[in-house]
Amino acid sequence: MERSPHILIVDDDREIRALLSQFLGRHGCRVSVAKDGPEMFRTLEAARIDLIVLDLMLPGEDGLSLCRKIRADQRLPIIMLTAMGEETDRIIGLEMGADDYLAKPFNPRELLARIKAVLRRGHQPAEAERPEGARVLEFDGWRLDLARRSLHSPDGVQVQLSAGEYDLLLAFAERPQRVLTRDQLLDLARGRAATPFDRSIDVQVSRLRRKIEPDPKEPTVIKTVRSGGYIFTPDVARL
Amino acid sequence: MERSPHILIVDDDREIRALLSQFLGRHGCRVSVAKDGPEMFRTLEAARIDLIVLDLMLPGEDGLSLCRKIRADQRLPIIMLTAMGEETDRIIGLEMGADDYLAKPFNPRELLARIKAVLRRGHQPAEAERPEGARVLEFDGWRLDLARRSLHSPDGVQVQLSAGEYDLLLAFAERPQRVLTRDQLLDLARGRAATPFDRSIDVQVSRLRRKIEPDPKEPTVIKTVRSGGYIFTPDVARL
DNA sequence: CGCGCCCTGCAACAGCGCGTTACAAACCCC
DNA sequence: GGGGTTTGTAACGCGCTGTTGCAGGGCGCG
Repeated sequence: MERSPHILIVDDDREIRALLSQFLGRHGCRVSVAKDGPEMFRTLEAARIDLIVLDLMLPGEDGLSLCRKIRADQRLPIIMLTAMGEETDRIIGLEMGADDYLAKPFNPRELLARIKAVLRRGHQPAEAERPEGARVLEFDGWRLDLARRSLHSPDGVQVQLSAGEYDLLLAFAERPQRVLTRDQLLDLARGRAATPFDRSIDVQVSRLRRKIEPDPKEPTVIKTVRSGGYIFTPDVARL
Repeated sequence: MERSPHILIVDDDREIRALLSQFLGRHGCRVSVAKDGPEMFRTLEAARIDLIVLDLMLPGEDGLSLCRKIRADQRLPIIMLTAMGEETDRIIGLEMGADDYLAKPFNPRELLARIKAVLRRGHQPAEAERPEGARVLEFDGWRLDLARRSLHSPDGVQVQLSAGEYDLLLAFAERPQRVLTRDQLLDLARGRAATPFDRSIDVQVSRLRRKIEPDPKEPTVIKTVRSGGYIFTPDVARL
């Protein structure tokens, strides 16, 4: 890690802010602090933050809500601070999209360790930031143009895809040869969780097959894995 | 059918093994235990483990070393248990490639929470993982294509396998010339434990034989081992 | 060698996961 | 706000899969 990481501490307790700021500063981090959501967003605007340490309990909007808001428009590592208690695991198990969490009271050294671990784990290039990743994905002669969100068949004609079909196909093509559950697909392509008897992915897969399978009755590109999900079988070249 | 995660606990303290095994079992996990490295590797061979909880301090080879060995040939989520101490962060900061760690003593609920979090995070194919690993298994002229989940007979025609038949055949082909119990097969192919009078493997073997045995009346590929299980006899080449 | 127990193979059946279609709700672009 | 398009939901039918029961056969034991 050459450039020293810039950490943003979000906590309403002035003492904690001071303590962590000092401790992390002494260990090679640049540190900013914020006492609530608005202040946090102002800092995010102004600085290039590498990681946020976010308290769960905050005046006004709570940490969980802020966490989702941040994630909505950028992929930024977040470590949550939670009050120790019975609900800890429930919170985690639920949905907080944080990269890690830590129960108070904690040892600052442990926080530092987790910060390093999360940073080392590294930004999985999350969609938006991929200035020169693949612009086109090719499979079985098909070409999926990420810039234009368009699809061309092996013989060169453009196939019209709806927004949802494109998103779903992209989710598949970026993860070829892996079984993807309906939950994962729903998350990847729609950004939402499943409702109790959610069949929307099934239907959307069916519609997509109609457009890209040689024989939709006998799918070879997107195969069904019973009680598992679906798998995108072709090799994908990133151009 | 929701596939329940299979957790392997590696710790030399019998009491911890018992405690965790019981606790995780009560919370919807299937659990295996091992007291040291050799035992761990034996279990990894025999079962389809989803996540390892690995103690740092072990007799013989220590956890860190084991962790690296595991990572050398497969991507498998690992949570390390460390003795609380000043070195915690140093260890983390250093190189242990674990997905998470937990300092002893800890609350089992927290371990469960972290297990769920790591599993949910899902094997994000950690960069280096993809290229390796066999793409095709060949035996007796048959070809099992792992990417496409398809099977081709010696004369080249594709044989339709149901999802369950494929999973079962894969479990066999990855462990040729070893007697596999019904319990093991159920774990490997279905990710579940046996019910009291479970005969589903027998039936599925029968269905599979119908498709791949030259003479299903006289099986040569998948042989029955009376009161033992089944054994997959051909040599398997990994291409 | 014959009897009986237990293990296994397999047909028949039932439950349910999934593909598909039809339709309604939501969205979108003037 | 209205037409067309897209997306989610409900419903139906098919085929996969676990269960059950029975028949056949191995193996121990007398």
